[in-house]
Amino acid sequence: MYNQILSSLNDFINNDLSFDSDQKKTLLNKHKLTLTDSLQKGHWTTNICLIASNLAKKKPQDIAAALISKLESQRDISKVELAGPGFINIFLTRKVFLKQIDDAHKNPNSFVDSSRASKEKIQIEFVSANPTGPLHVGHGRGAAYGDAIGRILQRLGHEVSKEYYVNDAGRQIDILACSIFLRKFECFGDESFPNAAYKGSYIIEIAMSIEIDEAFPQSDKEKLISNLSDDDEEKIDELIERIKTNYSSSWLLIRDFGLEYVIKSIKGDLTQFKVIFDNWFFESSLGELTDKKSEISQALDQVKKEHAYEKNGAVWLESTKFGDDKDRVIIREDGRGTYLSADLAYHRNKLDRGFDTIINVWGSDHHGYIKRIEATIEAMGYSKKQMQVQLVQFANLLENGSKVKMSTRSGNFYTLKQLIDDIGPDASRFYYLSKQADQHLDFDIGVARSNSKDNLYYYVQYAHARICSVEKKYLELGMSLPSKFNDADFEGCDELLQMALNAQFVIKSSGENLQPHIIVYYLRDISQSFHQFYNSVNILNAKKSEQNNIVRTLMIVKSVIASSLELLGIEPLDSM
RNA sequence: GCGCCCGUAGCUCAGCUGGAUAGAGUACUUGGCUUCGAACCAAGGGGUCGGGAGUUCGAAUCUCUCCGGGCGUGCCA
Repeated sequence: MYNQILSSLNDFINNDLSFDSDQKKTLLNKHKLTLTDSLQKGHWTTNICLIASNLAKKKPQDIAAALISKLESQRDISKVELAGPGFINIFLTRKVFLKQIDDAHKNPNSFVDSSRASKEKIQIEFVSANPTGPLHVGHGRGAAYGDAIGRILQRLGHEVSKEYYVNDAGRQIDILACSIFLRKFECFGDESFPNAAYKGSYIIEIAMSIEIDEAFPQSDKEKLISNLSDDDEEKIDELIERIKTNYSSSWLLIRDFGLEYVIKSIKGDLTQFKVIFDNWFFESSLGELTDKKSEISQALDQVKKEHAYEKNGAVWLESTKFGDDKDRVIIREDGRGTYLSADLAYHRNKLDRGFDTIINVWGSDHHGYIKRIEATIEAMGYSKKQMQVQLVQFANLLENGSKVKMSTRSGNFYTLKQLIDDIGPDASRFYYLSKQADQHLDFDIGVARSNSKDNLYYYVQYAHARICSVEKKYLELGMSLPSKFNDADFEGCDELLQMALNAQFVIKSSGENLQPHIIVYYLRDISQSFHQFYNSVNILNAKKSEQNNIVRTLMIVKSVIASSLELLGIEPLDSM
């Protein structure tokens, strides 16, 4: 029905209006055909006359008459009304309204505008936490968000690839290896353990599981930790340097072992969270700057040709030419690359893989980095429009209203794994997604754990489980589930069905705006309508003809709830 | 200083690509289970959409300005 009405509207614009071609183009782009929010307004509604009246400087009423009679002549439309400031409300015949629902149930893309649909190859990179320790609850939000976006875009017909960028090169990995080394050989006590090193207990676990042959006498230990700088950062760098030069084989062993260990644990946590990546991209695979043939060298060479200069011994990218606030160093005075240089090469790599769009999901504290990376993309000759950055704000973890303390410095933080073990991956994902990603989220694990009315997650699941329960009862009584609606004139289901129908538009909007929370709110609304409906009808004692339509309605609502939950990576519960 | 985000009911938040009467949950008050799941439902009050100005037939939504809060602004990653 959607495409049918849509083509009538387009036909009206093209053939019946005395507009010039620019006006027609604007009107074709701007008008909307949407499902109404209440059946009092009919089934479908369009703002076409409102937009047209703007363009033509005429009253909407004057434009409406011709459109109304055009639509009214259609067989499947029972009534067309001009309402409010100039909306055209379209009422379908009851038979067609119900058929439309059966059709949508079979084909969940029945309301795709065939003239505008396009399929893209999309890459989405998210989590990408440094492999220096376990994922914490902050990473969970990005994980839930990126994964949901991936599922939604896939549902909309796009080809989606999910990627984790592993920063396995650079200083933070040196610090990881150094921390393990110091623990392994017990170079410091707990009190004197360097501040800049990682102090989490997982470091000790890793240290204990490594076997090393290299001898490490007490005298060496004393030498290693003597005459160190008082500055935390300098101290750790000195330690790294000494270990690297004097114990190179242990160093390499520990570094590789530690890295592998941490990555494995991250993968494990994500698997438990039901987030599966298609690709793990290692920063180290971009190669070294010292190797002229490496990807990173080539990317930098490309940029250096036209958009870089030397100053104070360093190489600067002229990012201001592309809208950045200041120019950025890409090769340091000492010849090492910066974080930006690796990211530059990484983005070149991504864009060369032929994606129409790449989506980067970043923590919102990185928002200052957007302009910079856009500038590098433009400097390499690509369009920054191909990249979209989605920021995810950190989540505040609350326990019944009061903040859960998290101290990263001491290494005692609430890990993602703890959260999943506590309330389960599904409830976690639901709450992570319950608010627009780039805004602060208060996540109360006390509420998420409870089975009270505050717990929106259970409210939604309960709707699904209740329907499953009715269906079961119905089957137990020897009846079979209806495969379509009949023409009983009972209209008690219609409002709920209209809302179920809207799922397609909700999902579309959620995908286009990259905002999964729209689906969460839709789930809340349709669950509420279901619970109301459930309380207002007696299903098993209803008249046979009505019962058919009631049960059919429930089946449809159930399937809508289930498929919406699945887009969020949440498994619908049959009982609870 | 500059840049980005936020300010909607007592509280937590939807609504923001301009449209019909600004919505939920929560809290408070009251009512509904001998039959399908009461983890549910019904009823009630509660708003200068931070202030002001502008654009428009129409602004919570767009523009400007002010106030209040958060974040960012490394030859860190």
